[in-house]
Amino acid sequence: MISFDGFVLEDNVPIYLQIIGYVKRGIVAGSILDGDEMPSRRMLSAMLGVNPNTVQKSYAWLEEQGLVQSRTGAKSCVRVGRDTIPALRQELLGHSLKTMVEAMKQMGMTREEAQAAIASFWEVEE
Amino acid sequence: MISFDGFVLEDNVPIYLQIIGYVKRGIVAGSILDGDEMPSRRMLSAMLGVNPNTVQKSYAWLEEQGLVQSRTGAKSCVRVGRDTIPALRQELLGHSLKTMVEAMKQMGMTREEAQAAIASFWEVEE
Amino acid sequence: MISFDGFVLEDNVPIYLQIIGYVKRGIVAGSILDGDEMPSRRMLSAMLGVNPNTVQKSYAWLEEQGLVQSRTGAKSCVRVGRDTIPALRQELLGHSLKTMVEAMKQMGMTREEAQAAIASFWEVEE
Amino acid sequence: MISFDGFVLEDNVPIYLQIIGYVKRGIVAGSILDGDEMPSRRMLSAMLGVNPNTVQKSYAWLEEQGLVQSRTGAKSCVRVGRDTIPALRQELLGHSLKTMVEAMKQMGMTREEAQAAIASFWEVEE
DNA sequence: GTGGTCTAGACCACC
DNA sequence: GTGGTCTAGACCACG
Repeated sequence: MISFDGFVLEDNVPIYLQIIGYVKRGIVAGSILDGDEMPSRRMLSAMLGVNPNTVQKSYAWLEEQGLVQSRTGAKSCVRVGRDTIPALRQELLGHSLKTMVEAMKQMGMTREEAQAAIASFWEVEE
Repeated sequence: MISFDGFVLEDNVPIYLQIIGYVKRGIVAGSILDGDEMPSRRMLSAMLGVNPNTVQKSYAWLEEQGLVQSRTGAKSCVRVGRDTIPALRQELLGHSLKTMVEAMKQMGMTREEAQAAIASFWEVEE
Repeated sequence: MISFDGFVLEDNVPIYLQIIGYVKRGIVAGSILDGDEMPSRRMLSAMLGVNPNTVQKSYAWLEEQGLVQSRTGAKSCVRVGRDTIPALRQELLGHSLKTMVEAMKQMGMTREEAQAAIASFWEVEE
Repeated sequence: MISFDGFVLEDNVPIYLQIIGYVKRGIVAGSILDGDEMPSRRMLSAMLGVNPNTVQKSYAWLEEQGLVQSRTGAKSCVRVGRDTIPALRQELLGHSLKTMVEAMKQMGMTREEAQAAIASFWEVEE
């Protein structure tokens, strides 16, 4: 079952979108595979400390996008098609990386400084 | 007067926070200096295609933080104190870069891939 | 010329409406008569400490209602028709007194208490 | 739950201040007691025919003054401290009654006429 | 259902 | 023209 280890809530972004993003990134990374089981809505809401309705909203959205499949009485499971991963990678990187690069350039950073900043943050976490 | 060239609206983040971020990054970069004039609320709202009230909210917040000073009837202007820039740099990098690094690591990217991605996006813009 | 003695600015009511109300009440009281001259816009704005535009707005509204008449180059003067005073009295009392009575009743005051309160405030001013 | 019976919207005074005034007067009168439940924002906005956000502004202000307490998901309820009522009575009478007396005196009314006017309006409502 | 926030448009007072 | 406030409607998170 998918564990939400390392998931931290961020401000100023709707929680249900953060949950969706976490699943998408896991699929791209290959840590979430086709057929993997999602936690139950109430279990995930307990794990993350958010309201079950908020989790429900994420699941409904993921199902609408065809990324998870829910059957009554059974666990929801992830559906990863053949073209899913490239599409998601494109969507995730294209959007937020572009924004981040834009922001760093506006802050007057050079490419080298940006990469150094990435590197320094990378170390912190390891 | 401060031009908002290169400002593009992003989804799922409050517009007024995006405006605030743009100004902060400009101050850090040195492209926005102490005493510079902000565009009027109306003008900026027209430039960005958003409601004047949304811009007003940004300006009110910036004034509360002491980053701009408004006088009725006159243009609002930027106030940059001695310790402003380091504090802002810390705030801006610490928050969003950490989030981004976290996301890329969760996508299974290595540090080298992340830096390569940064580099590729950097070129696109130049 | 009409003096605005005793005029005090109140909060939470548009200033231009307060100026209009002052003139109306003076007409009802008979202290402002047909043909009386209004102060010039810039003089009144100086007397009250408000912006000339705000005074202008009052004058424009009063003229629209036929209560003052402006001619370019000459002082604006008050026009009081035959039915003006009863209509104004009705308008002024009917509206705000009703509101005040309603408020005092909602505060649990009896008629006698209300009249006593009126009396006490009356004395203060004399 | 607090009913807003007899509440009528007045022109030229901000709606949110009228709502605040209604609650304050009810507390002074004793018709609103410590612990009483406020209507929900949605319900009151429907009752008064105004926008939920306008009601929200009133409630936020009342909470800031410590007169109501809100918890998300639960009804907001009124908090009346020991010294609340005398302070409110002073505030409510001192402000609006003074304004009203001033206006009536400017209209040339005597104290007796004013009290008679109060009396006549009092009867109408009963 | 509850409270809270964000965006939108109109108005007011001022220069 | 400027800054500031009020009202309006939609959305989010929560019980």
